[in-house]
Amino acid sequence: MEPRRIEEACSKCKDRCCARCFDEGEDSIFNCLTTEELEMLVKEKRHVHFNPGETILKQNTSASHVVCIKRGLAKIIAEGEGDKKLILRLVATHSILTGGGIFVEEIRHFTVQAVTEVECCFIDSEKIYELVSKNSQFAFELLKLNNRQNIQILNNLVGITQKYMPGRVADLLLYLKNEIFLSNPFDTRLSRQELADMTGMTMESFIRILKEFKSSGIMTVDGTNIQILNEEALQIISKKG
Amino acid sequence: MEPRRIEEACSKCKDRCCARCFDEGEDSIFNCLTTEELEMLVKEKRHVHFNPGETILKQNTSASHVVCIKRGLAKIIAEGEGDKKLILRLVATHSILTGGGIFVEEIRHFTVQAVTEVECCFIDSEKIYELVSKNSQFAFELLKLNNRQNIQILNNLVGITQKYMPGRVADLLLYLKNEIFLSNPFDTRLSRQELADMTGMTMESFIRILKEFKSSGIMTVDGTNIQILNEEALQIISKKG
DNA sequence: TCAATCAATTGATATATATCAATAAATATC
DNA sequence: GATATTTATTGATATATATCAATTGATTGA
Repeated sequence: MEPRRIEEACSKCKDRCCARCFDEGEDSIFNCLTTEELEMLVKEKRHVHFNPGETILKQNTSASHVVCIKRGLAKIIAEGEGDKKLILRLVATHSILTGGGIFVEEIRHFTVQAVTEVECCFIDSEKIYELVSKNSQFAFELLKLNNRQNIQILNNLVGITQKYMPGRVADLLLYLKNEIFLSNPFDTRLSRQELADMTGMTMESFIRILKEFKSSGIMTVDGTNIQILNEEALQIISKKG
Repeated sequence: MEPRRIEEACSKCKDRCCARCFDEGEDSIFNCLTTEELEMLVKEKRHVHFNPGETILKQNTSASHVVCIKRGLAKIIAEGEGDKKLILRLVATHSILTGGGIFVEEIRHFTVQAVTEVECCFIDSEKIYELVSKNSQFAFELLKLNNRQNIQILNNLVGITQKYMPGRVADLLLYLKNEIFLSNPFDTRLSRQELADMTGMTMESFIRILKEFKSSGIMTVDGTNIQILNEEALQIISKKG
């Protein structure tokens, strides 16, 4: 079920902030849209605020909307049998979530949950379909986005199946630093359990690897705050598996 | 490196067999093309024959072509560090391989290798780009295809990370029967090593699970020939993990 | 401020799976 | 048809990782 608040009017956006927002992101897939197309896209969208921990999209519900993250950090979770879960990746400001199931089946194949406070916009999937048929460049951009996600999941799959725990933790740390937070002491805001869920291992096992890394002087940890001291070491550990 | 034979003229196709072939597959992404578009697509394509074991596409080469399998069976391999490999899925007659990296980076992210004799066609990626911009329905179909692959890899990832070996073998057997061979006693033509590589486990471990399944009367194995006797049991094993 | 709750850490142990080595079966080679 | 070579199978063992239980530390709430 979609969160109820989706139906609230988008009061905050009367100033067209979203149009600008969508326009801004350097590599946004919306860059190629004409002003009219952008207007059309943005017209009936809903602006929604989520608190940390709240579910933004739920796996197995219908993929009727596309979500754009305006501000904040969210995690993408694949829920398995039982309460097993795997965090696929994080999404930060200016990310677009097509839902992994839009265009096909119309069913979401993962859950998205807020890590920090999240401001985002819900756009009707129909609008996306419309843009695909009107603007071939947009279709192209969407294909690119799709492909990138594909490759990311693929790399994840290969990593998790072929590497030992230290290699997987190294990959995670490099990912967090270089692809999500883009700074060196960075605050993940993620619990150990959540970090473990990104590597497909137990919290206890994850903590043990972290401990090893700390005592080898590769990194520093203070709560959810992480600083990487020796990135080359992590690269090597990642390679070796 | 692309196989040399790519450059051979497409002598076998003077009768437009491929146009028909592309047209035939019930859910082919080429169904939506006009006759002219199909002609354009097919005009300079290369028809290539591969023997079992030959490499059709190689990971990390440039994704300059899209491949359509006309006849035969091939395996898609993600190559990791060392000589570790993971077989992602099989592709049979009428499959289209966009390469996981077309539209982005232009680098192939997996290797494709012939299992049986394979007849296929190489089409210049440029033609695909051209069609995307000309025919929005085609773009749509491509997005669908992409999404389906995405979901498949995702399910794979979740299965391999969250299930024990019996569950993974059960999944593999169900996949082979219901999605690839579509018949019950079926001949995989795959070695034990290859089957194991589809589940991310060792050949020895795979054989042991197979033995269990045989002695529980769930299935019958003779060489590469498999017959499933109790599909419900496999479903249950798959669910339980 | 003190319990009370929850997250993080550590230790001891169990177990799923990999590894190594040996044999058997199948396939290829001459 | 007999030998060589690969592939499949089985067994014994090692090890990576999970599980369970206990402890510590941090946060919350009255």
